[in-house]
Amino acid sequence: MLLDTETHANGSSEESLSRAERRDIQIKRILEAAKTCFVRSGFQGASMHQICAEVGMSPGALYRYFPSKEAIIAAIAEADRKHDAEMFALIEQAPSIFEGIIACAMAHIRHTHLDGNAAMFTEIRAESMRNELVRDTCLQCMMDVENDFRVHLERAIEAGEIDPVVPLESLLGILMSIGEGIAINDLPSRNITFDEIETALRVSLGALLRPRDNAIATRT
Amino acid sequence: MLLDTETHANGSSEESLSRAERRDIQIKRILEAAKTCFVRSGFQGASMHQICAEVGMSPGALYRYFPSKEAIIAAIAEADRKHDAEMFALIEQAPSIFEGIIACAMAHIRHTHLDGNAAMFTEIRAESMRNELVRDTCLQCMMDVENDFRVHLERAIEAGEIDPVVPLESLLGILMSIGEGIAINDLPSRNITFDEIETALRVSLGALLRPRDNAIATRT
DNA sequence: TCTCAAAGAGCGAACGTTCATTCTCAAATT
DNA sequence: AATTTGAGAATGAACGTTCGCTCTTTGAGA
Repeated sequence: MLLDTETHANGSSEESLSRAERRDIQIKRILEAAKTCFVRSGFQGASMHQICAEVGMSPGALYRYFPSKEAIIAAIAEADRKHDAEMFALIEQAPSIFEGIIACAMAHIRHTHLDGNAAMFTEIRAESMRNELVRDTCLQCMMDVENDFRVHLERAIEAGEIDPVVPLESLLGILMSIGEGIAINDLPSRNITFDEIETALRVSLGALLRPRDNAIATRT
Repeated sequence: MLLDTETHANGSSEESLSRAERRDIQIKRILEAAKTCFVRSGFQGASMHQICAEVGMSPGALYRYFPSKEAIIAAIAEADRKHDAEMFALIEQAPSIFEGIIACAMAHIRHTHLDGNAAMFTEIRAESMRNELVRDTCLQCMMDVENDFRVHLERAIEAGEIDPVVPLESLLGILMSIGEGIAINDLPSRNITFDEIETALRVSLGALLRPRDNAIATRT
């Protein structure tokens, strides 16, 4: 019986992958391992050797996939912020702008609560204060999200659906800040329930936005 | 003409300082220079040689004042958090708990807006996720502040001065998070005025706390 | 008031280590 | 045969820290 070269074999778990597919898998493995290391030691604190050890790969091999440590950092920062941006697209599907904002905020908070996401998030923010590449990535994503929000908020204001207590631009900044503050502090890890957070958000954002029909609180 | 040894001379600008005083001055200079470097490059990114260059001091000299780089980081983190804690003592002097909280939050936001304070703050937070010394310092200060707040809030709740929509512990976490979120995002640098921020805070925290007499907004 | 040993402050070269990255070469895949 | 993938030793730079040294300040005894 001749063993097929895996190119056109089948049945087993990891065969018949094209070069490009194998490459993608390796890249994903590297990014995942790097994230683990970065959460543990920070961008500057984690060494390439540690990342190599975590992937189970030699430096020579790793450098075939990423040209530098900074490239890995940039890739991670970009992936993380892209994920955030996609999450904020939730606002599209909501029945009202108020519900949309609450949904976005809660999704963000739930996601940041997972794994080392709060630490990674904090690290990215800190790095963005000095690393130009990371800063640009963050700024770009933030702008995308804010632009999205701006359009929706503007439309809702004109339609009389909400009547915010501060001008649009200030409102944008404040909404983002509140969401981010609760997210990075990872309140659920301090035994504050998602329900309580949602209640607080509904009440405070409700007061800020003043939606027409006052269906704000889920409970008193 | 004999030049006086500065010990008992006078008239010039920097004379007749005791050893201890000179030492304190040098320590302050080092901390200041280190802060500049840390804001520029992060805790891990800034090297001792860079700090030496910034102070205008050799490594040998610098190590007479601090036994290690981590000791400098710890000193900076502690000073920063202590300053925050002192600021939060503003709550004592306010006419009501609501006004006290608003005053604390605004003071915090104003302070974070100065110099590189937002960057430093972010860096300290990131470092506290992995450096035990920094974590303990942060936790200790946060606990001090929260304990202070807890006492006041509890008293105000029992007196019927406020009627928060969420339980005390959750309220504490949420208030802190909102303040911190606005602070580290440094909204004033994005042309959002202090007045607008204060209005937003009054409205949203007002809705959260529900103070008895509804004198919340400074303006509509 | 003067002298002098002790202590403190500062310098800058040098230490051993670790870093990100590169090089050379072998194995595997096409 | 040609190309891709991988290993792992090697590279030079940079790191935090220490060392041996000089110069200055200090304070007690003469």
